[in-house]
Amino acid sequence: MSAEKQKDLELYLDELKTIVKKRGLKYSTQREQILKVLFNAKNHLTPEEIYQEVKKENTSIGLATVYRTLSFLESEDIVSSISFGSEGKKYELNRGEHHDHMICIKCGKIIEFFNEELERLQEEIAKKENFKLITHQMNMYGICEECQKKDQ
Amino acid sequence: MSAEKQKDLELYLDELKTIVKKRGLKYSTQREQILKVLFNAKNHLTPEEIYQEVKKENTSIGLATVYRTLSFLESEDIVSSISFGSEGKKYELNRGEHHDHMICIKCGKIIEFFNEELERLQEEIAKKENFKLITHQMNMYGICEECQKKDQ
DNA sequence: CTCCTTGCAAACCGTTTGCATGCCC
DNA sequence: GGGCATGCAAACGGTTTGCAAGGAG
Repeated sequence: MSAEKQKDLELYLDELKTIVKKRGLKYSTQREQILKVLFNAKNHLTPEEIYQEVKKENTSIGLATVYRTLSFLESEDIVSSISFGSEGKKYELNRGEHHDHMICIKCGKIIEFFNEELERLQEEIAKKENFKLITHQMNMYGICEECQKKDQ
Repeated sequence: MSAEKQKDLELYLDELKTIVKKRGLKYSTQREQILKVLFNAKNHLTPEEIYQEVKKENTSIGLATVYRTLSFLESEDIVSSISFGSEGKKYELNRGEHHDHMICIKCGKIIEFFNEELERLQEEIAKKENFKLITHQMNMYGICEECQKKDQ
């Protein structure tokens, strides 16, 4: 792990410590481990996947703890979730800028993207309806480049 | 019910008959009743709500039938579903143009909107990633005009 | 020492499935 | 009459909850 990445992780852990203290709650190994897993994740993870990952170094963790921690982290805006139809939710660590997702319906791959104009357009649409926009979720479903090639 | 509305419903029922025939399936009272409920709905309905509604004139319908019918109608592109976080899915009849949704997190109201530029922008974003766009779902969460007034 | 957090198991809830029966064509 | 559709109940999968035990402050 690079020194740079290490430092980022520290920042997240510090943020967690601060928030936990501010809320009069406690800093636990489990919360730290779950946050670490999310930090190291290359893609979006389901609660079950996070559970399995944490289990590698803490065999006694319970699935319920993962769910409880994810709800907490999401309410504190440390992580975000995207939900796919009935296939449940996936979580990711909030790193800076908001972004949206393209989801490949063949292989399940998730491509993240950020588009300035899209953000602006939403504000504009909301304003038209006097709707106070808080957050949004834009999911584009289709077939990714690789899967298109495979099909041919 | 106005004559005009009546005529529209007939068109939907005819469409259902045609599709059902084309697939070698059967036209049943239940399918017709579920489609009618969706046609008459003022807002998006959950499977449970549809079930309760149909039950008013057909007490023996089963929830499973509603689910099976909704899957079928959705696969045939007669209805669409939107999914909200963990709160499940809601269904609506496809009437012409595609549209997106603003969802009030206070009262649950759903405001539909269609924005030409948004559609175009998506195509553009997908093209950049060589992603073959099939469908999308854009949900904007916030507070509707009425709920904003209430809060003051 | 206190209260929050945890692990476990049971409960929950929306959705799906197997099966015998019913109904459309 | 044959095969799809239905109703019912059971199964399912993800998520939540009650509770007693454990751990942080």
